[in-house]
Amino acid sequence: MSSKSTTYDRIYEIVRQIPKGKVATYGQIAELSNLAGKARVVGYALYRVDMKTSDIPWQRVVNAKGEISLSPLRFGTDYLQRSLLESEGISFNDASKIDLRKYLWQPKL
DNA sequence: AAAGTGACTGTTA
DNA sequence: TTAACAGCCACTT
Repeated sequence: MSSKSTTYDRIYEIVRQIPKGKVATYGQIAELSNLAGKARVVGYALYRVDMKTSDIPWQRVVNAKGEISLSPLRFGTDYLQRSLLESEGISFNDASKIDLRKYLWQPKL
């Protein structure tokens, strides 16, 4: 089954590059995927990922505020994402936010 | 083919 | 400081 490289594939490639113990924002992923300003597309791409079986570290992508963003439909999985991140060494503050100054992924050029 | 949907973000008040 | 609004595009139906 041949499949062309789609926008989503490119997004997934980037997400796979996020190292353990770091997080990236949707906007950041968008930029690295040549989709600057289209963070929503990134969110949609990750929404399509099967959290149970995919090898994509989807849990390392958070919103610009350093918080976990999930659809109301996925309500409850936020706990899973947080759990996964904490097991990677990332901590949350009292407001359930991540300190991006400390954990934000800074890809090298 | 057109309209709807969506894990977002930056600006404005 | 937080809250609300509009803009952005790819994918699905």
